[in-house]
Amino acid sequence: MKTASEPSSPGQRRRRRGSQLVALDLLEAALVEFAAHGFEGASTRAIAERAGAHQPQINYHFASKEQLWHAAVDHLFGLLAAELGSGAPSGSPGQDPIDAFADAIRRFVRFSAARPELHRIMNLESTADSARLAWIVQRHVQPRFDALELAWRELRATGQGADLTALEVWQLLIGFGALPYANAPLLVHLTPFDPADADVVEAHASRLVSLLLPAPAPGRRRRDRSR
Amino acid sequence: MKTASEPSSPGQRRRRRGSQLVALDLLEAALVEFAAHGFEGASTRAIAERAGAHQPQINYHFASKEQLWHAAVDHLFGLLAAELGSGAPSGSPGQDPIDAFADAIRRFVRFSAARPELHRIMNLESTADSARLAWIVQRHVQPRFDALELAWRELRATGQGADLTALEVWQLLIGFGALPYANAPLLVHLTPFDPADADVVEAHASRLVSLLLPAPAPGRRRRDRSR
DNA sequence: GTCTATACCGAGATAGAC
DNA sequence: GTCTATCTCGGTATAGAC
Repeated sequence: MKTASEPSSPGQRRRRRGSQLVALDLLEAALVEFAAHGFEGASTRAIAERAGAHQPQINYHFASKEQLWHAAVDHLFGLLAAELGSGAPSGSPGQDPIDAFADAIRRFVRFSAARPELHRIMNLESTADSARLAWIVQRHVQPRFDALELAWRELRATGQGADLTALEVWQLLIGFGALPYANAPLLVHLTPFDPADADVVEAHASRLVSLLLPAPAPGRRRRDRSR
Repeated sequence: MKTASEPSSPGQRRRRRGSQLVALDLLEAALVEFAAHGFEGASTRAIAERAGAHQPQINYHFASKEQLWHAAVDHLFGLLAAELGSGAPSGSPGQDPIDAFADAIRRFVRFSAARPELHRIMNLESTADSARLAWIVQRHVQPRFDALELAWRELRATGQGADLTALEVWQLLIGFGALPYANAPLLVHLTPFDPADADVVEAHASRLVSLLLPAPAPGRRRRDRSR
């Protein structure tokens, strides 16, 4: 029924490139599709087409859809680590701890805006327990949470930071700092919100900073951080 | 290959009941499955089995998977309206506006904990624009957002409430108040958090109230609300 | 490594006996 | 209204030429 005369097909926008480049294009395409439609909802055909490749190339470069998902998630958390560093929000030596924390918050918000796929995938996978959720928590989320808990405890020990538990800080970072970008298609319907506007993102990040690190009452501040 | 001797099957736990009851059971089952796996990821077979029905009954009681989804979402937002009222957070006559708002926040958090499906579905559908997203926004989300915006503006006009925009309040309600329950399977991995514990929910709701409605500085308060 | 063709399976929907 | 059987389609994965 399908004739060879149809010139559209995946091959349309395909081009030769190195094998590693194809794999990378597939990873990026997979992130977008998995983030938009979930693991089951995303089709390997759509991923391949978005990458300008053919569907069987997925099984060549990766063994299966499942392994493609693992590789894509590793890639994405690698980008986050490149932005934040792999551990706690520790700034350059000599930097005020509050400033370092505020910087980390801003970098996190910027990353969430630039790569909404991360929190989309996390939300998608967190709706039900599964082997994929257990994998992603153990491999990527738990270490980050532990680092945040440690950093927050140290910050609070100096008497600074809002009166919140580390879990609450985590929830604010994700829920207030990242969720708006994960759910950008909804917000665009609701408001004139433009998640691609850098000024909007910076203002939003500042709001989150002021929620988590309110300016201490004059006299209680340990060190001037606004100079 | 499949013999009639296998006694498992969907028919196993099935029981006779009124036609409307079957439809309701299908709705509730659909909510759980759609919330856990998304629209594409959920299968009508799994929904039917969870409801103790057979898969073709879905097409009998509802015309299609898509219409089942619409009916299930309508049902869910109906439960929310039953909890919150259909409009702005307006309390009983004579009640202090701040108290009414705080009550509404607490009811919203409780509902989100009891029915995490609502925000799971919203997160799932908000990852990409679609006809389903447009439908749910126009029909259910926009009216709620407008009501919140109005109520918040009125509250702020009295000089009360945190220095936040209505959009930021919305984001805190969803991101901080509701997301932890939508993502409960993740949090259970991360922490001893128990979303089914009523005390945990109440404490969490109080935290959100204090974020949005901080106790005014003595002297600025318009009316005593803690008596 | 890349392509076409296809095997195989599970999905939603339908037919028709009861 | 409910059930079994089945149609059709789209999904992942694989075979094998190039």
